[in-house]
Amino acid sequence: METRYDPQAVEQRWYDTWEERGYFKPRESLTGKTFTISMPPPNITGELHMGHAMYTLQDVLIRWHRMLGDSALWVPGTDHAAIATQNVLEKQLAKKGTTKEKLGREAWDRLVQEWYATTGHTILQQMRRLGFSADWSRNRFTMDPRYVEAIRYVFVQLWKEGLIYRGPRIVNWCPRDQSAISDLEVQYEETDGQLYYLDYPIEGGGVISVATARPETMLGDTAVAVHPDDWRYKDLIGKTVILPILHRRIPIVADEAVDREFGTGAVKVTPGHDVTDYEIGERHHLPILTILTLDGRMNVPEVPQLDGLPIAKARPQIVEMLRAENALQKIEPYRHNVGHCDRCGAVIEPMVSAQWWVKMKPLAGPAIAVAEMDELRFHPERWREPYLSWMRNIRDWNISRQLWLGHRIPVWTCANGHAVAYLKDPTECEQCGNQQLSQDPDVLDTWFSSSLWPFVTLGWPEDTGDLRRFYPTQVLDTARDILYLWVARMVFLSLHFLHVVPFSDVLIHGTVLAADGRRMSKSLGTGVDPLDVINRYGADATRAWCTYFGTTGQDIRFSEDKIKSYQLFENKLWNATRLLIRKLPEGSQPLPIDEATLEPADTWILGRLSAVTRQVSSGLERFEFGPAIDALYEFAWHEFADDYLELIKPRLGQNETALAVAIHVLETTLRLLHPIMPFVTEELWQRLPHEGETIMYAPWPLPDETIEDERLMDEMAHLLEVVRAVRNLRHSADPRARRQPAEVTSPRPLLTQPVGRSYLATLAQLDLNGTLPEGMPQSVVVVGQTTVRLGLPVQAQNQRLRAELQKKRREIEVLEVKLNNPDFTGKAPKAVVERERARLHEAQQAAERLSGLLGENPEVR
RNA sequence: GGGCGCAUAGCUCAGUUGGUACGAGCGCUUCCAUGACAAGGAAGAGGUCACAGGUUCGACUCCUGUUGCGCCCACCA
Repeated sequence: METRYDPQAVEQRWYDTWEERGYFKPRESLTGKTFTISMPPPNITGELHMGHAMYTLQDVLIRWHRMLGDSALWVPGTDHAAIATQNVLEKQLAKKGTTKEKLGREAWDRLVQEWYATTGHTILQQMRRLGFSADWSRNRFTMDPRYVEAIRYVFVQLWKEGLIYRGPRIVNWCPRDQSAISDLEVQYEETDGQLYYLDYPIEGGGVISVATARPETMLGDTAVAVHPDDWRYKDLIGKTVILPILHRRIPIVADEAVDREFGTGAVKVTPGHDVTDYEIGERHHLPILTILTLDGRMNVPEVPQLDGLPIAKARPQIVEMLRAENALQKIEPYRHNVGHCDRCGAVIEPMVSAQWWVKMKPLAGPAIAVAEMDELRFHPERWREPYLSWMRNIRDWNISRQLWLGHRIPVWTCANGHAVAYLKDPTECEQCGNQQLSQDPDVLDTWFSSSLWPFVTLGWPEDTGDLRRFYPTQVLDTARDILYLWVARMVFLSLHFLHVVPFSDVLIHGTVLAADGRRMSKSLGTGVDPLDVINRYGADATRAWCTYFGTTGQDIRFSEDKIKSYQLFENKLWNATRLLIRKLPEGSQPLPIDEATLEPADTWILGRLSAVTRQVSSGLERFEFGPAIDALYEFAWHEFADDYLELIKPRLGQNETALAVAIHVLETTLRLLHPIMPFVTEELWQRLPHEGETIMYAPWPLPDETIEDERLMDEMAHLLEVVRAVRNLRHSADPRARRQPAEVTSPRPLLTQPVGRSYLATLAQLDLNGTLPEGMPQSVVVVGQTTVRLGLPVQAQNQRLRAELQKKRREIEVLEVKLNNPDFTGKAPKAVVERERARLHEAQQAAERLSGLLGENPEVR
């Protein structure tokens, strides 16, 4: 074996073996339980980013449950991501100087199919590099024929139940994509703009001033609104205003939505292009005028010089026209929120348009109830409230998009105007038999299809074996940005169609940020490719990093140092293994441990192993992965390698017990670590004596409380503390005098028994059996009740002792004040008071011994 | 306008029910080519836990407020 572990030489080989042998498929359950996770399907818009590496958390859970003996299934797949993919493809076309319109529908569809075939594959390969143990044989795509059938089924059912309707409403319109998008897909950004104060003349004299950030929309005004209780405008309510430029007569209405404090307290009402105004318009039955085209140009034939201009060009012209009519009072700088399309960045225009909607109120009720009753839990728990409040304030869901990519809405209308949703493409109208049918041109919101993911991937609506066996799933892990967009919708659709929650625990992992704290994004150049990271540090180290930070609930700055430290950890495990296996003949069977021959150090490490086992299990159970890997790192590196292996080195040649214990502890540690770092653990496990053909199916370790001896732990801790103090002392002494005899005076058993003395000798490299020569200068160190003398001349010996004594005295003082306070002794728990008393006692003893030593050593003074 | 999160060692971050700040990684100081590992070992230095009040015998931890970052929701044009 080399002295260094090389992940690149190991990882791919093991992954291929696992996959060939079918280890990722669920096996028979040993516990009677199944454990299922539905992988959030990555968009096939390209390649994975560090956010996808966080799916490691899912693999940790899956691998852990597989070892527990559950029938564990991780269902992978990809999402066609209608709008996102369309954007990517359109950009590619633009680079070639063409557009989808020039290409035509058929060529476009071919292009889409090619894209699916190639990128889907890339993503799956990347996930393999991460070591994901998903069952690839069950891989699904949201465009699979059976998936399409399921979507149709859901649509038709909802249609039949009257939960789907079509109608004109104001929607967020993306002029670039020329499609409606949902509220959740609008990104607001603070933008510096201007606030224009316009004077609208009132019929019969006077003017009313209104403020607007979008003066061009005044052409679509159909009213002016004021607050009903606003004394300034009370007399104007019901009067008529003459709209400048067009000279249209529009009413002044009173509406509570108006904010008296803002601007002039009077607002122009443009129901066709503003959400609030649309609602005011509904309340006052105002006409809706559409003055923009779908691609964001002015649509005002009555003003020829403006008609057809893009908004940005029309605005200054309108301002000029208003100024000419003396209708422009002033312009102020104004900072406000402007909505942008999540996917393409274009400025969103509210538009009235006919769209398909799902009635949400009936669906939301059960989705609220399950969270309230804790059938649906969130980790961290604080995500429960945002989920609930979103569900409680939910609005109808716009499920139609005007895109070229996606699932077509399965509604056909006949020549007689009968619109019906069909499961299968119809040849004649269900209602009148008419054969002139045309399908609705719109496609479905991507989230409509992906919200069926956990159950459709298992075969629903067919009653499949997989569905019965693996549904509902247990855990859903995702980033917080799709909590409403996706998670919430899976919940209500599963409850509606399958009457169960799709998963019982929602794990929200942190978002990976760039090292400087900015968002990772390709356009900012802050993105990090997980494959790069894997190529440099290996998949295990990358996974360990994800695991450590993933479940803290905080966002995570990308930090290579920490990833690198896990690679060093692998190296530590590698070398510990190397040390042990060279003491063994090739192909050894696991060595039995003869309990009768255990020495204190052996019992200690076995006890610590048991405690760590418990810690790791409980961390995984509570979705607190960070503490779990931390405990393993600390234990394996420091307690096992630094302390235990060093302790037993003198015994390794002669004594089988030490070797057997060491191998057992290492092998168990590898099993505990396997869900997080699958490759290095498999590689080392295979080299150690083991039972079974893969660590993936090795049993999950259980703690053994009977071997955990608290007094022994305490003794060892003290022993190690003494050793540290001795080394410290030696460190400050003359290096040439390293090996010197020593005397230890201690009431602690491990230090007074020969066996304890030998450990100390090993660790501190001191000859404890030697006696100090008469009159030799001595160094003295006091640790609790133990005193160690070394035959080392140490400068400023008494100065050091005096400093220590000072420290002890301060401690004693603080403790005495505390213990003399009757409030403390009376009110604090007994155990706490006792502990403080013990501390005081120990400090007093140490102080006494220190002052004694100062008295007896005049020659070093 | 509401809500949430974060401010702890030079840097990046842990810290589970209030009881000596147990800290980790990187960095820093000193020593060590000793037969697992120099991608290592050993010993160290480094903290008024953002600030101000309050509750408590005791607060990094609970409450109130302040400041600075970040995020979410919302129809102030």
